[in-house]
Amino acid sequence: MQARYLTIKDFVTDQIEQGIWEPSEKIYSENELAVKFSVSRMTARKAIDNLCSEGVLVRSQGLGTFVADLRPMSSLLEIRNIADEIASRGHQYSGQVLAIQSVIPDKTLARLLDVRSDSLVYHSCLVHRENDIAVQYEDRFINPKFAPDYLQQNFLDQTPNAYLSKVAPLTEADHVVEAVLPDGKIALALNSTYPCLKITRRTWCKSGIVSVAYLYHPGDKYRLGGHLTF
Amino acid sequence: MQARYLTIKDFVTDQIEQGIWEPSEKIYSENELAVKFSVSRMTARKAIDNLCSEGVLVRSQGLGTFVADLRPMSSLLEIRNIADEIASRGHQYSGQVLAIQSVIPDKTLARLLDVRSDSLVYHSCLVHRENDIAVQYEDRFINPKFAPDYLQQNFLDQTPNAYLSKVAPLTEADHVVEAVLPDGKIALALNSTYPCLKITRRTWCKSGIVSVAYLYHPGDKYRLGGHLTF
DNA sequence: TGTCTACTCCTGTATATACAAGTAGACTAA
DNA sequence: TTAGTCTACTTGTATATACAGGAGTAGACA
Repeated sequence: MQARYLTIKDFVTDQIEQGIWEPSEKIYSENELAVKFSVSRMTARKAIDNLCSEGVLVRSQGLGTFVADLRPMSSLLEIRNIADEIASRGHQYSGQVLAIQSVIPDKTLARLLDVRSDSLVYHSCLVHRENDIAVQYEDRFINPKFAPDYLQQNFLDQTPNAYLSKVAPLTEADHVVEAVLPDGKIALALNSTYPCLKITRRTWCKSGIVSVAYLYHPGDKYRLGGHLTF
Repeated sequence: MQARYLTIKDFVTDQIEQGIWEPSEKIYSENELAVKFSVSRMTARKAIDNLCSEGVLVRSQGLGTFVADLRPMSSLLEIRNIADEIASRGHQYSGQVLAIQSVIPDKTLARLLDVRSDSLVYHSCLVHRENDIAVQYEDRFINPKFAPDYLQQNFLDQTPNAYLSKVAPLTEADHVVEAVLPDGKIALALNSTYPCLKITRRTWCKSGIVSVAYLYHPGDKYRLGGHLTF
């Protein structure tokens, strides 16, 4: 038997996930919820308290309780699998592989990956979608030394990120965040010409640099966030 | 007058910050806290509830409440004074004050700053330049409670950031990073229509939210970077 | 027409109380 | 000695109640 406040919590999150209650929309008042579920106001309030501290709802004294204005947000402080991230928001993930091949790196890339500029590196190019809306264009280059079977992977079942963290657990990463206009190829894949957050991320395993990824997120559909305490 | 559960919350966080209660250590039970502060158990519990959802404490039914085992978070986005940052690159910093005034916040801003929507808040608007090239447009709103003399400052000598860290030392911050197209006013001030990194940053001092800043960096002249180890 | 007041609805805080349920230790009976 | 039980203490859930305080609105009043 589930706690009653959890039942109410489930109800509210369902309403939001099904789009019945939209961002910024006012939801039932504490008293209305209490009557609807035949519980005391304090129990209904507890459900709302929970969702507030999770950032799903926001409350305003005198006004009511509202669905938080969430756009997808991911943390700069952690490297997450985008499929998991989307799933954790209760949304549907889908991926599309645009290319997977060996390429000869240009000088800049060779330097970033710390390989000779006449060697081959693996390259994959994917689009990641959340509820069928493109939220990331991923251009990734791999040092074959650390993931020799990279080209044989099926990246619809497992994102490159997830695969790499298995075969070459990451020990270090750096990244640069910029705002750019997507070029033709990227704008087409993302179906948007809105400015993009471009994240250039290098990841290390114990023995060296594993991959360089260029991640493009449409600025109107994706945000990065973080919280710091001092 | 502060809410009683906040007093208890402060007490607990103080104990932890001063190292009197160490990670994994058991703290007072709800009933002990209630007696100690002459409140009901539910009020003491509320303070603990809060700290649990913030990840400061963990509870275990039948056992008690314990200080969470906090792992230090790598500070990717450290809050730096832009003037110092530019100086540290050996470049010349210059600032320009576009506006400094009291304004009535709209609802969104009032909510972000946690003030009433009919109260006045301070507003400053500056452009920061590196070698005479605009690299940041800063729109900042202040809760007057924490910096009553804000409007009297000369922000050419001392950036808002530097002033605030003196009068209301920051204890916490959050931020959201997006890519946007600068609107007319901002494009004019930055002398660029290139996509911008927009950072929305809220900063806390011990007693509440001090400021909300909207920082716009031209994407072709400014980048954010960071390095993480795992 | 504009302003102030009173009222209503909402969230915020606080209390006293009750019982459920997990944990550990002490105590008891085989 | 050991297995089981009992008890004390803890957190978890739930309720009824009370009053404080913010926000918006309708109506009285100048």
